[in-house]
Amino acid sequence: MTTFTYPSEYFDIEATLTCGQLFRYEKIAEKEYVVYSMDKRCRLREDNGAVLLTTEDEEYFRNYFDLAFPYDEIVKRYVAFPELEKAVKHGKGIRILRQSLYETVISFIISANNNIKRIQGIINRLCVKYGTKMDDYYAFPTIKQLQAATVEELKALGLGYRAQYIYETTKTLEAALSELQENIDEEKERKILLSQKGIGPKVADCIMLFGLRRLNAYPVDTWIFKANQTAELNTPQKVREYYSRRYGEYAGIAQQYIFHYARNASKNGGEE
DNA sequence: ATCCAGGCAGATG
DNA sequence: CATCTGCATGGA
Repeated sequence: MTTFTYPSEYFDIEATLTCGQLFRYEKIAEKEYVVYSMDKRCRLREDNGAVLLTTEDEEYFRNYFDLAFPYDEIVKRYVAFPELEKAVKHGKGIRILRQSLYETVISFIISANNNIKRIQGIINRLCVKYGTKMDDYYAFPTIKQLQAATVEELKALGLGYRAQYIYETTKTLEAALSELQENIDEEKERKILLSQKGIGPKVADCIMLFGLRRLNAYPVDTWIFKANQTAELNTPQKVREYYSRRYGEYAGIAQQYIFHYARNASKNGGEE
């Protein structure tokens, strides 16, 4: 077990964990969280301008939290957009994580037409029922473990009509994942993802952004659509097209600022 | 009670 | 190509 630190100016634990890119974390105290990824975990605590990370796999979580990525430059870039200024200042400590592709695929199939609280509950129950028991927590189920699940069992965990999607996709996903590991372009990536049951345009964008490190992807869910919608941009697809071009190479990070701000602002009724 | 949540599949213009 | 409908579940 090792502990290492990182400055908190561009690493806001709470914003990073609660902005909907991952679903396996828990708050254990003020400014203190535990994050789970595949079969690993990491404890995070913010104290006096620094984030303290404690884990048995430092290398994994340095990569996972992408600690070498220059978020100061990203913030500088996007705070210059007038419509983004408030959202960026509010969420400038958000980082986009380098998550497991497989876990991201399963998680975001479950995310469809669902809310974050319930997604977390479902994924936790999946881990407990199918995942390997570690010391005092459960790993995310491997694809083999998940392939053993029946549709009825999955429904019993609250997956609803997504049970069938998970059931079918676990059967086809290994081949798709190995294709995705190859060096292919975005269009092909997207096409492979869309061929999996339960993955449509929005979920594909999330998987590309969070699981495949396509930082230009701009997922449009109901929150983003409400935030970006205008008389001309009156469909999710038009919003996606317009803003992924407007925000460019790191549009997905801008998207996270907007998403987090929209959700947070509606919770607290406006400021900060 | 109706609406909504990080939408998708399938059917129909 | 675009648009429409039905859909599991639980909290507000």
